[in-house]
Order: sequence, then structure tokens, then C-alpha cells
Amino acid sequence: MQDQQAPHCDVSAIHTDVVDQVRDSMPLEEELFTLAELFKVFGDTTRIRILYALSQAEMCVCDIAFLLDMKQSAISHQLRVLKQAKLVKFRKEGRVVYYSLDDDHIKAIFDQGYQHILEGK
Amino acid sequence: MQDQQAPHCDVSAIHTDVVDQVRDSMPLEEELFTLAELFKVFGDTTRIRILYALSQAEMCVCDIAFLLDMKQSAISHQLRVLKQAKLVKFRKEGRVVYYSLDDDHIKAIFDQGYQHILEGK
DNA sequence: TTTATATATGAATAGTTGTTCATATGTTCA
DNA sequence: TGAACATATGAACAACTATTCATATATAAA
Repeated sequence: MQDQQAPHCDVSAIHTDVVDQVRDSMPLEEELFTLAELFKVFGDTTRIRILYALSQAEMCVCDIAFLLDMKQSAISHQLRVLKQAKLVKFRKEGRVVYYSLDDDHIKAIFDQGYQHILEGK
Repeated sequence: MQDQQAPHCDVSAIHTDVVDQVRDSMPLEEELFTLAELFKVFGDTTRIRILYALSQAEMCVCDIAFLLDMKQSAISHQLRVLKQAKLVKFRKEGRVVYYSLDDDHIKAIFDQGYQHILEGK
């Protein structure tokens, strides 16, 4: 496919030892992909606001839409993303659906990032 | 702009008390925006792999490109994003630029997410 | 100074994503 | 049963993003 020892940057590394060492410690490709997907879900203003809200109280779709001053359908679409990522769970009571965080770890991830923000970085 | 007490979901909340309580505890809009921006940077496979690599060793652009089997320009572009987010710092040695994580907290954020992944969620 | 090379960057492009609108689904109440 | 309503969802669209290619910049070596 390509040369192994060509002198150009695009083809071979400068510090082979460092590259080899890091390569050996790399998590599985699939794990890093999943991890990126997880952070991607946190990486949207609407979803992070929903996650914070649900960390404070169980809420129905309608309440979330009102709180964030957004359309109900927009909230529903984002709740679906959060549901697929297993970040939220829900229970139905009549026609009202109540959402909450799936587990405590989700708040921990939020807090870890929030702490970083507060440090003024 | 709109009614305050209309019976429709899109216009008013169902549980006013819960909404009010959550609203009072909400972080500043700007903080949540910045937090989402932070997670967004973590939310890309290329960037998360770069961040992990740099958590293991200081590396130059060329080495990172080789390690991840990607074009040098793609790595440079992503390093710029990481630089702007203040997640990485760099030092120049001749024409070689060595990148490393800006502080330990960045690895902590990575780990918090990684732990969540490993728990099979 | 010329050549080689490590990195940075602008433009172009393809792929992705978030919101809205319209509407469907399912539940409650009259 | 029919009307009201909470939620879900598909299609459309605008905005954003990651990569590539071409090229610029800067440093080092010849």
C-alpha cells in the first residue's frame, strides 16, 4: 500500500519508539468510537440542558419544552437521541411521559466537564 | 409574545412547581453553552484518539498522523480545534512541533467517559 | 541561496445534524 | 364515540463539520 521507511512525514513517523509505545497502549478502536459517540451526545446545548434539568428532577416532555423555551417536537427528537444513548430512562403515566437520568454516572460526567469550565479554562 | 396559562403543552408547563425549581438551579446559559462546546470537542473519533495518544506521550504532528493513519493536514486541522479549546499545548523544536495535553483534568474527563463505556452502557 | 521537510491553512466538498412543520399515535375525558 | 391533548416521528432544510487537495510558511541542511 505504501512505503514503510520513506523520509516524508505523511508516510513514516519521526519517533518510531514513541509511536510504537502509544500504539500498544491504545484502547480498542471500537471503544474509542463509542466514547466519541458518548461525548457527542453531551456536546449539544439543548441536550446538555436537558441532562442538567433531569439531574435535578424527573420531568415530562412538556415541562422540558417550557423550561427551555423550545418546541415540543425538538425536545422529543433530542430525548430520542438521549434514549438511544441510554442516558435517560422514562416511565409513562397516562399520556404523560416522565424522563429521568438513567444512572448517577451521567451526572458525574457532566460534573467533571462542568468543573473544568468553572476553572476558567 | 405568547400566552402564559394556555392549556396546550407547547405554551405552558404541566408541573409549574417542578419547572420553577429546576429553573432556579440552572447554571448560567453561557456556562452550559461552553460545557456543550467542551464535550463537542471530545465528541469526534479523531480528536478523542489524539487526546488519548497525547495522554500517553508528547507527540509531534507527524507521529500522530502516522499512528492514526491519517493525512498530516487532517491532524493539523484537528490540533487547531484542540488548541482553541485549550485542551492541548505545544512547544516548537526546530521545525518539529510537539503537542501534549494542557492539564491533567483533560485525562480525567476522558476517563470518566471511558469508565462509563466499559460498564457496558 | 537552494533544497528538503514539518507544519499550517484556505477553499471545496461530502456527510452529518438540529430544528421546524405537519401529522400520526395513543390516552383521557365528556 | 368524539374532542382534547401529550408525545412521537417523518420529511425538508439550513447550518455545521471533517477531510482532502493545494499551497504557504518556516526551519534546517547542503
